[in-house]
Amino acid sequence: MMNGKRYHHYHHHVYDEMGEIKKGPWKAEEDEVLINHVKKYGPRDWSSIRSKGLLQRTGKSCRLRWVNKLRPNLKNGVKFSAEEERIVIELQAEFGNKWARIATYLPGRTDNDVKNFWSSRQKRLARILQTPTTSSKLEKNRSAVAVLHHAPSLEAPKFSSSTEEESSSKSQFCSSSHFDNSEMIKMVPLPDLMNPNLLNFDPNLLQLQFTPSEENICNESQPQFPFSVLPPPLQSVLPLSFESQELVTRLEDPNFLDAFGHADASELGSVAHIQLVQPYCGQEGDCQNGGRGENDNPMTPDSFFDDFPADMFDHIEPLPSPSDW
DNA sequence: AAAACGAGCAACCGCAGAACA
DNA sequence: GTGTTCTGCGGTTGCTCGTTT
Repeated sequence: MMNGKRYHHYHHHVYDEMGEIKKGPWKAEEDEVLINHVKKYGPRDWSSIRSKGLLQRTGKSCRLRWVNKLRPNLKNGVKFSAEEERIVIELQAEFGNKWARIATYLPGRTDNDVKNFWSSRQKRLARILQTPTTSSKLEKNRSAVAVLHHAPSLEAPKFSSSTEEESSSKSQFCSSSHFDNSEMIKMVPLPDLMNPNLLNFDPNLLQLQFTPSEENICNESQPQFPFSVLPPPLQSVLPLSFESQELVTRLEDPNFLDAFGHADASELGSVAHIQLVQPYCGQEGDCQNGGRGENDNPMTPDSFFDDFPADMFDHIEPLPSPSDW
């Protein structure tokens, strides 16, 4: 959709009140000057560009232009791949909004790219969850509903070191203590996502009780999620992506409902009694935030959306009718 | 056909910490 | 030790254009 030339004329060039500092979109000539400066002196001394009279741009502006658009090997105009998306989602969960840090894991991507990607994703997800049921676009999807496909191959990121990066996502899903077979789990009427109307299955299914089997517990090679939150028929027909699985994991978190504090209880359907499994407690003292360890993302409405999978509604196909189950 | 909406993106701003004088 | 400048980061703004109504 976007092509790199789209913004060349989108607002007038602006000067500050002294008439000296130029703002706004860059011209090719300015880029050229900037590139020449970097060739000579390297990517530094940005302020000297202006002091030498080469450009009427602040050092900040010059640096930003270089870092975000002129640096070699940037993936300008290239959409985030599924793998890149997965990495961002995983690292955001681990690091929080440390875009520059996250970008270091994504060759050719800048912190601005990551930030914009995340921002777009947030808006999309917020809309998905907050759109009233009468809204047209989502409603079409809801009535059509819904098999969530696997995202393309979601392997562990190829981090240069296999230290902290490896641990987090795995620990979110894989814990022998996460599912205690002795613990009976009741189905929870989950707002929106798990709304029976949304998934177009018999609401009674939501009231089924069952005990998760060992087969659903994570193995070492592939993160899985607690299928217990899905009605058994859906467990067999809904192969969720990594991200979707993560969401559903979150839906089990007792704090989850707090994130919907404004929601009318009546929206929760007829099953009033809610019994949720405990959040993951991987190691002692690590039960505060679902095993994420240290990060600056306590569970809040926002952080809930943070973890909503980008592809949740991207690949929707008609669900087989319940009689096909 | 036109208006409204939303996605995607570039570039700005303020702030904080590092480096320098 | 202090003040100033530079650099980098995260948040935000506002623009264009495609899509939907």
